[in-house]
Amino acid sequence: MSRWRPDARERLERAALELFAEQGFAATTVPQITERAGLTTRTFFRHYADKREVLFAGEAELPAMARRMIADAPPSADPLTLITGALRAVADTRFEGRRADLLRRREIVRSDPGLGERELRKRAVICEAVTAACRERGFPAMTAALLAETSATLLFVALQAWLDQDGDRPLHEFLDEALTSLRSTLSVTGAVPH
Amino acid sequence: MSRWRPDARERLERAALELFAEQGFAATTVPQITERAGLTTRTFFRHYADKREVLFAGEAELPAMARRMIADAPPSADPLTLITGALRAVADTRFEGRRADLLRRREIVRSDPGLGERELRKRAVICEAVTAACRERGFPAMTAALLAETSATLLFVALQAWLDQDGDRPLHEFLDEALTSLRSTLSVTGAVPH
DNA sequence: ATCGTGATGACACGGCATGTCATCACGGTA
DNA sequence: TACCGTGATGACATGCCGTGTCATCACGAT
Repeated sequence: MSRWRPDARERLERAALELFAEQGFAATTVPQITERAGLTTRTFFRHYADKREVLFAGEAELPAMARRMIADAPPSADPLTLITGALRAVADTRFEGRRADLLRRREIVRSDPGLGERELRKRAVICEAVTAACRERGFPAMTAALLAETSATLLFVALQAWLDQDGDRPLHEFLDEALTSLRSTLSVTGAVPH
Repeated sequence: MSRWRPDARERLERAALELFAEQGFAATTVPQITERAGLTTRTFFRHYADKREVLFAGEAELPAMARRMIADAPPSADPLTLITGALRAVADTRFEGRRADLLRRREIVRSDPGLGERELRKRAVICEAVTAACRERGFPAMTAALLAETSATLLFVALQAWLDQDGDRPLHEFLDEALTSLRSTLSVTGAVPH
């Protein structure tokens, strides 16, 4: 029998999510979490930089994943096909089929401003990775930044509509709809300034 | 002579900005700020919800301003002219001529992750206001959201380039450049999925 | 059997943020 | 002049947040 049960991190995460569900994120304190997990407060902060990070575990891999996805695309791909392909892949592999979980998570994140800010940083970090990857493909700096930010916008807007829907349409349909809408909005002729 | 000098809020802000510049945001404590301002710690938190808010004073008016700008546009304006006009107005009235100040502020915000997150929330709050205003103009929900997010993207990307430039080109030139770049990127024909 | 490594406990500490009540200036009113 | 309501501030207490530091113990390698 070992001095410590070997799953400290898992116990902390489980205890934290239980308490967040029972009494809300803000009302939950780290001492409460560690008491339920059978650990000390100090140990919590060895595994998570702060209370919010429990809900963002495993996020660190996302920038690298985004980079790889951009870098591995065929060299002939123009910017537009690049982002449509990447967004489609992300939608199918990371979101489709998890709607119920994502709805629950969105509810918790919305309940606390601090969590909302953390979620925004996640988006910003991924955007920076995509921007860097696009520049490595040879895109001009501004094009790369616009491409990354616009991809995030399309995914974000489509995701909200997908979560809010009554029916059961797949996420990629909302993505196509968003892209079509944005393209037509920006394609109005004769409206260029000057 | 009154018991309290009447400019508590201004003294707090001045003391805070001085200390942030002298020793950095993270290294500055609220007690230090209030001591320099000649007030108590408790009084600081009566004026600012937390230490970061000193750098975001006056932000509360931005959503209403954005709403007004959208609502006051001529009813005939299509989405594209709407955002180009609004962005041009924002660029000229709130940014042009303040490049040095904005560079200093960006430096402070970049020095601390917490400040970066707060800045992202500012952008999100304005986006929500613009989305709501666009919906009140009768735009479909998804179009409104895309329009707001894309406007923020254009302004954000142009702003960074404007701040980073060596020369002295006006911000609206970077805005035009960003819009042109985005439109051409999204206008590639034959790249529509399916 | 010994030692290094790594995770955890235990303790201390300062800053953060809030609740509560007393205090004082100011303006209005009689 | 006297009184009173209002609002800002001071003073005090409290609990959580997050980090530094050192001791302790299990485990694996040698």
